[in-house]
Amino acid sequence: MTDVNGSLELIKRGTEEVLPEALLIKKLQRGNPLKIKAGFDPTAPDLHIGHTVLINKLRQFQELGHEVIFLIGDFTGMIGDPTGKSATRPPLTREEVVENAKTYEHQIFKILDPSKTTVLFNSSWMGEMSAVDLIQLAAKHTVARMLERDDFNKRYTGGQPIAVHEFLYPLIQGYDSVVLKADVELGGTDQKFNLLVGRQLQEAYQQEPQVVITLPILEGLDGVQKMSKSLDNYIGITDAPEEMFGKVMSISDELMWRYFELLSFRPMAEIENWRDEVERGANPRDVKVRLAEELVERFHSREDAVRANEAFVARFKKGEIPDEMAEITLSAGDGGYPLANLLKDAGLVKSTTEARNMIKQGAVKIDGERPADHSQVVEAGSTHVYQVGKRRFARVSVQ
RNA sequence: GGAGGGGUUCCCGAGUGGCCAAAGGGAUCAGACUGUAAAUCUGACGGCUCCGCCUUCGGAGGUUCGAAUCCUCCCCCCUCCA
Repeated sequence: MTDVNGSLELIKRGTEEVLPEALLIKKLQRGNPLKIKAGFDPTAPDLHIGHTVLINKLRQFQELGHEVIFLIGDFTGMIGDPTGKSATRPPLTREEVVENAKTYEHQIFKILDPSKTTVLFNSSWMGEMSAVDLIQLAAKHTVARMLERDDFNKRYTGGQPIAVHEFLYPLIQGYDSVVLKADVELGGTDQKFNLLVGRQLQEAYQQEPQVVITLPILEGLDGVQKMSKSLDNYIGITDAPEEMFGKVMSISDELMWRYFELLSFRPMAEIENWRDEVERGANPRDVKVRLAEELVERFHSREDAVRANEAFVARFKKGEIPDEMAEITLSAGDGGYPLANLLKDAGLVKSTTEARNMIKQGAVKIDGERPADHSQVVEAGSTHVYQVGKRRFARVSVQ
Protein backbone atom coordinates (compact mmCIF):
# COMPACT_ATOMS: atom_id res chain seq x y z
CA MET A 1 0.00 0.00 0.00
CA THR A 2 2.69 2.46 0.93
CA ASP A 3 4.26 1.55 -2.37
CA VAL A 4 1.16 2.70 -4.23
CA ASN A 5 1.06 5.94 -2.32
CA GLY A 6 4.70 6.61 -3.03
CA SER A 7 4.24 5.89 -6.70
CA LEU A 8 1.20 8.09 -6.88
CA GLU A 9 3.03 10.98 -5.33
CA LEU A 10 5.86 10.71 -7.81
CA ILE A 11 3.51 10.31 -10.76
CA LYS A 12 1.43 13.32 -9.83
CA ARG A 13 4.41 15.61 -9.43
CA GLY A 14 4.26 18.36 -12.03
CA THR A 15 1.17 17.01 -13.76
CA GLU A 16 -1.78 19.11 -14.74
CA GLU A 17 -4.51 16.49 -14.36
CA VAL A 18 -4.91 12.78 -13.67
CA LEU A 19 -8.22 11.52 -14.99
CA PRO A 20 -9.54 9.73 -13.11
CA GLU A 21 -7.19 9.40 -10.23
CA ALA A 22 -9.19 6.63 -8.58
CA LEU A 23 -8.68 4.41 -11.60
CA LEU A 24 -4.96 5.01 -11.53
CA ILE A 25 -4.84 3.92 -7.92
CA LYS A 26 -6.80 0.82 -8.79
CA LYS A 27 -4.44 -0.04 -11.62
CA LEU A 28 -1.40 0.53 -9.44
CA GLN A 29 -2.81 -1.63 -6.70
CA ARG A 30 -2.92 -4.63 -8.98
CA GLY A 31 0.85 -4.57 -8.86
CA ASN A 32 1.42 -5.42 -12.53
CA PRO A 33 3.56 -3.32 -14.85
CA LEU A 34 1.28 -0.86 -16.63
CA LYS A 35 1.43 0.04 -20.30
CA ILE A 36 2.23 3.72 -20.51
CA LYS A 37 1.51 5.22 -23.90
CA ALA A 38 2.75 8.48 -25.30
CA GLY A 39 2.38 9.47 -28.91
CA PHE A 40 4.71 11.62 -30.92
CA ASP A 41 4.28 13.37 -34.20
CA PRO A 42 7.03 12.38 -36.63
CA THR A 43 6.94 15.71 -38.45
CA ALA A 44 9.34 17.29 -35.98
CA PRO A 45 12.41 15.09 -35.65
CA ASP A 46 14.26 17.45 -33.38
CA LEU A 47 13.07 17.40 -29.84
CA HIS A 48 13.23 20.51 -27.73
CA ILE A 49 13.23 20.77 -23.98
CA GLY A 50 9.48 21.32 -24.01
CA HIS A 51 9.07 17.70 -25.05
CA THR A 52 11.25 16.55 -22.21
CA VAL A 53 8.62 17.51 -19.65
CA LEU A 54 6.68 14.52 -20.92
CA ILE A 55 9.70 12.31 -21.41
CA ASN A 56 10.86 12.95 -17.86
CA LYS A 57 7.48 11.72 -16.71
CA LEU A 58 7.86 8.60 -18.83
CA ARG A 59 11.16 7.97 -17.19
CA GLN A 60 9.57 8.15 -13.77
CA PHE A 61 7.14 5.47 -14.82
CA GLN A 62 10.05 3.36 -15.97
CA GLU A 63 11.74 3.82 -12.64
CA LEU A 64 8.57 2.51 -11.04
CA GLY A 65 8.81 -0.60 -13.20
CA HIS A 66 6.22 0.14 -15.85
CA GLU A 67 6.41 -0.39 -19.59
CA VAL A 68 6.70 2.66 -21.80
CA ILE A 69 5.31 2.59 -25.32
CA PHE A 70 6.74 5.37 -27.40
CA LEU A 71 4.29 5.59 -30.25
CA ILE A 72 5.28 7.35 -33.41
CA GLY A 73 2.25 8.60 -35.26
CA ASP A 74 3.62 8.00 -38.70
CA PHE A 75 0.26 7.08 -40.20
CA THR A 76 -1.28 10.35 -39.16
CA GLY A 77 1.91 12.18 -40.04
CA MET A 78 1.82 10.87 -43.56
CA ILE A 79 -1.60 12.34 -44.12
CA GLY A 80 -1.17 15.75 -42.55
CA ASP A 81 -1.50 17.35 -39.18
CA PRO A 82 -4.75 17.95 -37.32
CA THR A 83 -3.73 20.56 -34.83
CA GLY A 84 -2.40 22.90 -37.49
CA LYS A 85 -4.53 25.97 -37.09
CA SER A 86 -4.98 26.75 -40.73
CA ALA A 87 -2.49 25.44 -43.22
CA THR A 88 -2.42 21.75 -43.96
CA ARG A 89 1.05 20.40 -43.66
CA PRO A 90 2.64 18.64 -46.57
CA PRO A 91 2.51 14.89 -46.09
CA LEU A 92 5.71 13.14 -45.11
CA THR A 93 7.23 10.43 -47.20
CA ARG A 94 7.96 7.00 -45.81
CA GLU A 95 11.69 7.77 -45.88
CA GLU A 96 11.29 10.99 -43.97
CA VAL A 97 9.24 9.27 -41.30
CA VAL A 98 11.81 6.52 -40.85
CA GLU A 99 14.60 9.05 -40.71
CA ASN A 100 12.77 11.17 -38.17
CA ALA A 101 12.02 8.13 -36.05
CA LYS A 102 15.71 7.28 -35.84
CA THR A 103 16.46 10.78 -34.70
CA TYR A 104 13.76 10.48 -32.09
CA GLU A 105 15.16 7.28 -30.69
CA HIS A 106 18.61 8.71 -30.49
CA GLN A 107 17.37 11.76 -28.62
CA ILE A 108 14.88 10.20 -26.21
CA PHE A 109 17.37 7.64 -24.97
CA LYS A 110 19.32 10.46 -23.41
CA ILE A 111 16.52 10.31 -20.88
CA LEU A 112 14.73 6.98 -21.23
CA ASP A 113 15.97 3.46 -20.54
CA PRO A 114 16.02 1.64 -23.89
CA SER A 115 15.48 -1.75 -22.27
CA LYS A 116 12.16 -0.61 -20.85
CA THR A 117 10.96 1.27 -23.90
CA THR A 118 9.02 -0.07 -26.87
CA VAL A 119 8.99 2.09 -29.96
CA LEU A 120 6.02 1.46 -32.24
CA PHE A 121 4.54 2.99 -35.38
CA ASN A 122 0.81 3.33 -35.70
CA SER A 123 0.99 2.73 -39.44
CA SER A 124 1.64 -0.92 -38.64
CA TRP A 125 -2.03 -1.38 -37.73
CA MET A 126 -3.64 1.68 -39.29
CA GLY A 127 -2.21 0.79 -42.67
CA GLU A 128 -4.16 -2.48 -42.56
CA MET A 129 -7.44 -0.88 -41.67
CA SER A 130 -10.20 -1.14 -44.26
CA ALA A 131 -12.67 1.56 -45.18
CA VAL A 132 -15.38 -0.46 -43.48
CA ASP A 133 -13.35 -0.59 -40.27
CA LEU A 134 -12.73 3.10 -40.43
CA ILE A 135 -16.41 3.94 -40.93
CA GLN A 136 -17.31 1.69 -38.02
CA LEU A 137 -14.77 3.50 -35.93
CA ALA A 138 -16.18 6.84 -37.00
CA ALA A 139 -19.67 5.65 -36.06
CA LYS A 140 -18.60 5.53 -32.43
CA HIS A 141 -18.38 9.29 -32.08
CA THR A 142 -20.62 12.24 -32.85
CA VAL A 143 -20.08 15.60 -34.50
CA ALA A 144 -21.40 17.46 -31.49
CA ARG A 145 -18.81 15.80 -29.28
CA MET A 146 -16.08 16.58 -31.76
CA LEU A 147 -17.05 20.21 -31.70
CA GLU A 148 -16.55 20.22 -27.97
CA ARG A 149 -12.86 20.24 -28.60
CA ASP A 150 -11.62 23.69 -27.93
CA ASP A 151 -9.58 23.93 -31.08
CA PHE A 152 -12.48 22.86 -33.30
CA ASN A 153 -14.94 24.97 -31.43
CA LYS A 154 -12.86 28.10 -31.77
CA ARG A 155 -12.26 27.60 -35.43
CA TYR A 156 -15.86 26.73 -36.12
CA THR A 157 -17.27 29.74 -34.32
CA GLY A 158 -14.47 31.92 -35.59
CA GLY A 159 -15.24 31.20 -39.20
CA GLN A 160 -12.09 29.16 -39.80
CA PRO A 161 -12.22 26.02 -41.92
CA ILE A 162 -12.25 22.53 -40.46
CA ALA A 163 -11.66 19.73 -42.90
CA VAL A 164 -13.61 16.52 -42.38
CA HIS A 165 -10.48 14.42 -42.08
CA GLU A 166 -9.45 16.40 -39.03
CA PHE A 167 -12.27 14.72 -37.16
CA LEU A 168 -10.61 11.41 -37.85
CA TYR A 169 -7.41 12.21 -36.01
CA PRO A 170 -8.77 12.03 -32.48
CA LEU A 171 -10.47 8.79 -33.46
CA ILE A 172 -7.29 7.28 -34.82
CA GLN A 173 -5.30 8.39 -31.82
CA GLY A 174 -7.91 6.85 -29.57
CA TYR A 175 -7.95 3.69 -31.61
CA ASP A 176 -4.21 3.36 -31.03
CA SER A 177 -4.98 3.04 -27.34
CA VAL A 178 -7.47 0.29 -28.15
CA VAL A 179 -4.90 -1.65 -30.15
CA LEU A 180 -2.21 -1.21 -27.51
CA LYS A 181 -4.59 -1.81 -24.57
CA ALA A 182 -2.96 1.16 -22.93
CA ASP A 183 -3.36 1.59 -19.18
CA VAL A 184 -2.16 5.16 -19.09
CA GLU A 185 -1.67 7.76 -21.78
CA LEU A 186 0.39 10.86 -21.30
CA GLY A 187 0.05 14.05 -23.26
CA GLY A 188 0.16 17.79 -23.10
CA THR A 189 -2.89 19.67 -21.90
CA ASP A 190 -3.64 20.47 -25.51
CA GLN A 191 -4.08 16.74 -26.04
CA LYS A 192 -6.68 16.32 -23.33
CA PHE A 193 -9.58 15.98 -25.72
CA ASN A 194 -7.83 13.40 -27.86
CA LEU A 195 -6.73 11.44 -24.82
CA LEU A 196 -10.27 11.34 -23.52
CA VAL A 197 -11.54 10.07 -26.86
CA GLY A 198 -9.18 7.17 -26.29
CA ARG A 199 -10.93 6.31 -23.04
CA GLN A 200 -14.27 6.38 -24.70
CA LEU A 201 -13.21 4.18 -27.59
CA GLN A 202 -11.61 1.65 -25.29
CA GLU A 203 -14.94 1.32 -23.52
CA ALA A 204 -16.71 0.98 -26.84
CA TYR A 205 -14.34 -1.89 -27.58
CA GLN A 206 -15.00 -3.50 -24.18
CA GLN A 207 -11.71 -2.54 -22.58
CA GLU A 208 -10.92 -0.91 -19.30
CA PRO A 209 -10.32 2.71 -20.22
CA GLN A 210 -6.89 4.23 -19.88
CA VAL A 211 -5.98 6.80 -17.29
CA VAL A 212 -5.29 10.16 -18.85
CA ILE A 213 -2.44 12.22 -17.48
CA THR A 214 -1.92 15.68 -18.87
CA LEU A 215 1.25 17.67 -18.46
CA PRO A 216 1.69 21.40 -18.84
CA ILE A 217 2.83 22.76 -22.16
CA LEU A 218 6.11 24.53 -21.74
CA GLU A 219 6.15 28.11 -22.86
CA GLY A 220 8.81 29.09 -25.36
CA LEU A 221 11.60 31.59 -24.82
CA ASP A 222 9.14 34.43 -25.33
CA GLY A 223 7.22 33.20 -22.31
CA VAL A 224 3.90 33.50 -24.08
CA GLN A 225 3.49 31.03 -26.87
CA LYS A 226 4.16 27.35 -26.51
CA MET A 227 7.65 26.25 -27.29
CA SER A 228 7.89 25.12 -30.88
CA LYS A 229 10.35 24.89 -33.65
CA SER A 230 8.14 26.74 -36.07
CA LEU A 231 7.94 29.74 -33.77
CA ASP A 232 11.68 29.59 -33.26
CA ASN A 233 11.33 30.08 -29.54
CA TYR A 234 12.76 26.76 -28.50
CA ILE A 235 15.80 25.21 -26.88
CA GLY A 236 16.68 22.11 -28.86
CA ILE A 237 18.16 19.25 -26.89
CA THR A 238 20.85 19.03 -29.54
CA ASP A 239 21.65 22.72 -29.31
CA ALA A 240 25.33 23.42 -28.76
CA PRO A 241 26.29 24.05 -25.12
CA GLU A 242 26.90 27.76 -25.53
CA GLU A 243 23.71 28.26 -27.46
CA MET A 244 21.68 26.32 -24.96
CA PHE A 245 23.21 28.24 -22.10
CA GLY A 246 22.55 31.56 -23.79
CA LYS A 247 18.96 30.72 -24.56
CA VAL A 248 18.26 29.83 -20.97
CA MET A 249 19.83 33.09 -19.85
CA SER A 250 17.62 35.05 -22.21
CA ILE A 251 14.34 33.95 -20.65
CA SER A 252 12.49 36.30 -18.34
CA ASP A 253 12.75 35.98 -14.58
CA GLU A 254 9.13 34.99 -14.33
CA LEU A 255 9.55 32.21 -16.88
CA MET A 256 12.66 30.98 -15.10
CA TRP A 257 10.58 29.64 -12.20
CA ARG A 258 8.32 27.84 -14.59
CA TYR A 259 11.32 26.22 -16.24
CA PHE A 260 12.72 25.22 -12.89
CA GLU A 261 9.47 23.60 -11.95
CA LEU A 262 9.08 21.65 -15.15
CA LEU A 263 12.63 20.92 -16.23
CA SER A 264 14.88 20.84 -13.22
CA PHE A 265 15.53 17.61 -11.37
CA ARG A 266 16.22 19.56 -8.23
CA PRO A 267 13.77 19.20 -5.36
CA MET A 268 11.04 21.80 -5.27
CA ALA A 269 12.02 22.72 -1.74
CA GLU A 270 15.42 23.88 -2.95
CA ILE A 271 13.91 25.89 -5.77
CA GLU A 272 11.42 27.55 -3.45
CA ASN A 273 14.31 28.46 -1.23
CA TRP A 274 16.04 30.30 -4.08
CA ARG A 275 12.83 32.03 -4.88
CA ASP A 276 12.71 33.39 -1.37
CA GLU A 277 16.28 34.57 -1.69
CA VAL A 278 15.51 36.43 -4.87
CA GLU A 279 12.53 38.07 -3.24
CA ARG A 280 14.86 39.21 -0.51
CA GLY A 281 17.13 40.84 -3.08
CA ALA A 282 19.38 38.20 -4.61
CA ASN A 283 20.11 38.69 -8.29
CA PRO A 284 17.80 36.45 -10.34
CA ARG A 285 20.53 36.16 -12.94
CA ASP A 286 22.66 34.08 -10.60
CA VAL A 287 19.83 31.65 -10.04
CA LYS A 288 19.22 31.47 -13.76
CA VAL A 289 22.83 30.44 -14.27
CA ARG A 290 22.17 27.34 -12.16
CA LEU A 291 19.30 26.36 -14.41
CA ALA A 292 21.37 26.93 -17.52
CA GLU A 293 24.18 24.81 -16.13
CA GLU A 294 21.89 21.99 -15.11
CA LEU A 295 20.36 21.74 -18.55
CA VAL A 296 23.63 21.94 -20.44
CA GLU A 297 25.03 19.28 -18.17
CA ARG A 298 22.07 17.02 -18.77
CA PHE A 299 22.23 17.14 -22.54
CA HIS A 300 25.98 17.55 -22.89
CA SER A 301 28.36 17.25 -19.97
CA ARG A 302 29.58 18.89 -16.83
CA GLU A 303 32.63 20.27 -18.63
CA ASP A 304 30.49 21.74 -21.37
CA ALA A 305 28.35 23.47 -18.78
CA VAL A 306 31.35 25.06 -17.12
CA ARG A 307 32.81 26.12 -20.43
CA ALA A 308 29.51 27.56 -21.63
CA ASN A 309 29.22 29.57 -18.47
CA GLU A 310 32.73 30.97 -18.87
CA ALA A 311 32.11 31.86 -22.49
CA PHE A 312 28.89 33.55 -21.55
CA VAL A 313 30.54 35.71 -18.93
CA ALA A 314 33.34 36.69 -21.29
CA ARG A 315 31.07 37.56 -24.11
CA PHE A 316 28.19 39.34 -22.49
CA LYS A 317 29.41 40.51 -19.14
CA LYS A 318 32.80 41.67 -20.39
CA GLY A 319 31.72 42.33 -23.95
CA GLU A 320 34.48 40.32 -25.54
CA ILE A 321 34.38 39.02 -29.04
CA PRO A 322 33.86 35.25 -29.02
CA ASP A 323 36.71 32.93 -29.99
CA GLU A 324 34.71 30.76 -32.28
CA MET A 325 32.69 32.10 -35.16
CA ALA A 326 32.02 31.45 -38.79
CA GLU A 327 35.06 31.92 -41.03
CA ILE A 328 34.09 33.21 -44.43
CA THR A 329 36.08 34.12 -47.49
CA LEU A 330 34.59 36.31 -50.19
CA SER A 331 36.09 37.53 -53.42
CA ALA A 332 35.77 41.18 -54.21
CA GLY A 333 35.40 42.61 -57.67
CA ASP A 334 37.23 45.70 -58.81
CA GLY A 335 36.98 48.51 -56.35
CA GLY A 336 36.40 46.41 -53.25
CA TYR A 337 33.41 44.93 -51.52
CA PRO A 338 30.52 47.18 -50.50
CA LEU A 339 29.92 46.67 -46.78
CA ALA A 340 26.19 46.05 -47.11
CA ASN A 341 26.78 43.31 -49.65
CA LEU A 342 29.51 41.79 -47.56
CA LEU A 343 27.23 41.53 -44.54
CA LYS A 344 24.55 39.95 -46.67
CA ASP A 345 26.86 37.49 -48.42
CA ALA A 346 28.39 36.52 -45.09
CA GLY A 347 24.93 35.59 -43.89
CA LEU A 348 24.82 38.17 -41.13
CA VAL A 349 21.75 39.86 -42.56
CA LYS A 350 19.05 38.81 -44.99
CA SER A 351 19.31 41.66 -47.47
CA THR A 352 21.41 44.64 -48.30
CA THR A 353 18.48 46.78 -47.28
CA GLU A 354 18.58 45.26 -43.81
CA ALA A 355 22.35 45.72 -43.78
CA ARG A 356 21.96 49.41 -44.52
CA ASN A 357 19.38 49.81 -41.80
CA MET A 358 21.52 47.98 -39.30
CA ILE A 359 24.52 50.14 -40.13
CA LYS A 360 22.46 53.31 -39.79
CA GLN A 361 21.20 52.15 -36.41
CA GLY A 362 24.68 51.48 -35.11
CA ALA A 363 24.20 47.73 -34.85
CA VAL A 364 27.21 46.91 -37.02
CA LYS A 365 30.77 46.74 -35.80
CA ILE A 366 33.98 45.91 -37.62
CA ASP A 367 36.63 44.67 -35.22
CA GLY A 368 34.62 46.35 -32.50
CA GLU A 369 34.43 49.71 -34.26
CA ARG A 370 31.32 51.21 -35.77
CA PRO A 371 31.72 52.03 -39.43
CA ALA A 372 31.39 55.73 -40.10
CA ASP A 373 29.14 55.60 -43.07
CA HIS A 374 26.76 53.13 -44.64
CA SER A 375 28.23 53.15 -48.09
CA GLN A 376 31.65 52.04 -46.92
CA VAL A 377 33.61 49.73 -49.19
CA VAL A 378 35.86 47.01 -47.83
CA GLU A 379 39.08 46.66 -49.74
CA ALA A 380 40.43 43.35 -50.95
CA GLY A 381 43.11 41.57 -48.93
CA SER A 382 41.64 42.37 -45.54
CA THR A 383 40.29 40.17 -42.75
CA HIS A 384 38.03 41.57 -40.06
CA VAL A 385 35.49 40.45 -37.52
CA TYR A 386 32.06 41.71 -38.48
CA GLN A 387 29.31 41.94 -35.92
CA VAL A 388 25.62 42.67 -36.29
CA GLY A 389 23.75 43.21 -33.06
CA LYS A 390 24.95 41.42 -29.96
CA ARG A 391 24.82 37.90 -31.20
CA ARG A 392 25.80 37.67 -34.84
CA PHE A 393 29.48 37.42 -35.66
CA ALA A 394 31.61 36.33 -38.61
CA ARG A 395 35.27 36.59 -39.50
CA VAL A 396 35.36 37.57 -43.14
CA SER A 397 38.34 37.63 -45.45
CA VAL A 398 38.01 39.58 -48.64
CA GLN A 399 40.19 38.53 -51.53
C1' G B 1 -28.27 23.68 -55.81
C1' G B 2 -29.84 29.02 -54.08
C1' A B 3 -28.73 33.85 -51.46
C1' G B 4 -25.20 36.80 -49.12
C1' G B 5 -20.28 37.99 -47.05
C1' G B 6 -15.00 37.66 -47.64
C1' G B 7 -9.60 36.72 -49.49
C1' U B 8 -4.38 43.16 -48.25
C1' U B 9 2.69 43.09 -46.72
C1' C B 10 4.89 37.55 -40.67
C1' C B 11 -0.24 37.94 -37.89
C1' C B 12 -4.63 41.02 -36.95
C1' G B 13 -6.64 44.87 -39.57
C1' A B 14 -7.52 50.01 -42.47
C1' G B 15 -7.66 51.33 -47.41
C1' U B 16 -12.89 51.50 -52.90
C1' G B 17 -9.04 55.15 -59.26
C1' G B 18 -3.62 59.03 -58.36
C1' C B 19 -1.18 62.06 -51.96
C1' C B 20 -0.17 53.65 -51.37
C1' A B 21 5.38 49.92 -50.55
C1' A B 22 -0.01 50.65 -48.62
C1' A B 23 -2.95 53.71 -41.70
C1' G B 24 -3.08 51.42 -36.86
C1' G B 25 -1.95 47.36 -33.52
C1' G B 26 0.89 42.88 -32.58
C1' A B 27 5.21 40.09 -33.48
C1' U B 28 10.23 40.70 -34.88
C1' C B 29 15.07 43.20 -35.25
C1' A B 30 18.38 47.19 -33.69
C1' G B 31 20.07 51.41 -30.41
C1' A B 32 19.77 53.51 -25.26
C1' C B 33 19.11 51.71 -20.20
C1' U B 34 20.36 46.72 -18.07
C1' G B 35 21.48 41.17 -15.69
C1' U B 36 21.63 38.86 -23.60
C1' A B 37 15.54 39.64 -17.74
C1' A B 38 11.21 42.65 -17.56
C1' A B 39 9.46 47.54 -18.20
C1' U B 40 10.47 52.07 -20.76
C1' C B 41 12.22 55.42 -24.69
C1' U B 42 14.05 55.73 -29.87
C1' G B 43 14.42 53.70 -34.65
C1' A B 44 13.90 49.88 -38.49
C1' C B 45 10.55 46.54 -40.48
C1' G B 46 9.45 44.01 -49.62
C1' G B 47 13.93 44.16 -52.68
C1' C B 48 18.01 46.65 -55.37
C1' U B 49 23.70 48.89 -58.30
C1' C B 50 19.05 53.04 -52.60
C1' C B 51 18.35 61.02 -53.24
C1' G B 52 16.17 56.78 -57.93
C1' C B 53 14.44 52.09 -59.65
C1' C B 54 12.00 47.18 -59.40
C1' U B 55 8.29 43.60 -57.38
C1' U B 56 3.79 43.20 -53.96
C1' C B 57 -2.64 43.70 -52.03
C1' G B 58 -6.09 35.15 -53.83
C1' G B 59 -4.91 33.80 -59.58
C1' A B 60 -5.24 35.11 -64.87
C1' G B 61 -6.78 38.67 -68.30
C1' G B 62 -8.99 43.67 -69.43
C1' U B 63 -10.45 49.15 -69.00
C1' U B 64 -7.45 53.66 -67.85
C1' C B 65 -2.33 58.47 -68.72
C1' G B 66 -2.63 55.81 -63.90
C1' A B 67 -5.70 50.20 -60.21
C1' A B 68 -5.05 47.07 -53.86
C1' U B 69 -9.27 50.02 -55.48
C1' C B 70 -13.39 49.42 -61.87
C1' C B 71 -14.79 45.04 -65.45
C1' U B 72 -14.47 39.55 -66.97
C1' C B 73 -13.27 34.59 -65.89
C1' C B 74 -11.15 31.24 -62.34
C1' C B 75 -9.55 29.37 -57.29
C1' C B 76 -10.39 29.33 -52.02
C1' C B 77 -13.01 30.46 -47.21
C1' C B 78 -17.40 31.71 -44.22
C1' U B 79 -22.82 32.36 -43.11
C1' C B 80 -27.92 31.26 -44.01
C1' C B 81 -31.39 28.31 -46.93
C1' A B 82 -32.14 23.42 -49.54
